[in-house]
Amino acid sequence: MNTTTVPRAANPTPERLRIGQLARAAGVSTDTIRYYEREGLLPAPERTSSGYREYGPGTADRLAFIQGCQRLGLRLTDIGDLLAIRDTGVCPCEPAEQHLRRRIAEVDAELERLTLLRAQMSAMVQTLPSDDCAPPPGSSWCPPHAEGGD
Amino acid sequence: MNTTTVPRAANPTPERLRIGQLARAAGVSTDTIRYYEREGLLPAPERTSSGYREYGPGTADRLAFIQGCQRLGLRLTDIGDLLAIRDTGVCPCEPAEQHLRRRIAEVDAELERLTLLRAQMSAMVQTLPSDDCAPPPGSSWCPPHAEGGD
DNA sequence: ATAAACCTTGGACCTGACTCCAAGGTCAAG
DNA sequence: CTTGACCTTGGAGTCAGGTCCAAGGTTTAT
Repeated sequence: MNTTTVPRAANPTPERLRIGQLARAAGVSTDTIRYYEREGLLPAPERTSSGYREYGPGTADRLAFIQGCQRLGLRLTDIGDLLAIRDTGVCPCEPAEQHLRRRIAEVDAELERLTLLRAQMSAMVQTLPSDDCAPPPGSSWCPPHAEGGD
Repeated sequence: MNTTTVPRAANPTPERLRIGQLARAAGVSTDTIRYYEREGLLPAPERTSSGYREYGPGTADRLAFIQGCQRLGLRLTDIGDLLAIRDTGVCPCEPAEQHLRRRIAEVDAELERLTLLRAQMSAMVQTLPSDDCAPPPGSSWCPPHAEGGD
């Protein structure tokens, strides 16, 4: 049974998706897709005569790209930059590399911070369960002192 | 009415701070202090006859405690729990330890995630600056594939 | 006396990335 | 024809942790 009515054309390009199908394919919500469109991360797709969005097969790829960048910790605005570059066909390496290097530096800083934090917390959790824990009134028991510099 | 002014002379408890002084002492904004009060992290302080907030010396300590907890990555609601416990004089070690252990687990997870991420980004940034960078149309160049499981 | 600095309140606004909703239009099936 | 799934829009709400503001009252210094 060939499908009776694909609205307009038969199917020269069978992979025209509606928003819900795209959403399922990409693992995001339709709201998210419309949100990305509003934010400029997805171009406004073609519409059927009744106004439904129709996406080409490349869109799932684009969404996967967005999700990949998100996994790298990039914000949507940065991802938008990258997408714009990708769209214009300009060599994306330079800007991408800059984004990436900046982000690596951020990750390094965060790693350092968290490592220190973990050490402090470990120390705290070891000093905590003394049998008599008398909270000295008016003084902080737990938090680390920021005296030495932070 | 004693000599028309300056209540700060002849004070039994000299360390009654107004909100601005407390803010400066603690390194936060007056808005933040009022916000903490609204959120229940700081008790409503006494007021002067004209309505100004007057804080005792322990309040700076309390703010330092909050900041310490924040540095540990606790959210204000959790900090509020801890403060409530501290205020009631109940031994805070058990709940604090739970908070802390939970948070340590989170930090560990985040460390692992970031470490992996950093490796991926490093790899990416090394493969990027090939002299010919031709972005294959319709395919993602940069982001890591999520195929195998994530 | 007057200016500067401080305080009060309530409420609006900010970032980031969505999520939810209502009211209504469209489409394929039974 | 009716049901139900799907789609449209605009707008509001969410979470966290605040920040900013205006209009007005209070203190302190000169």
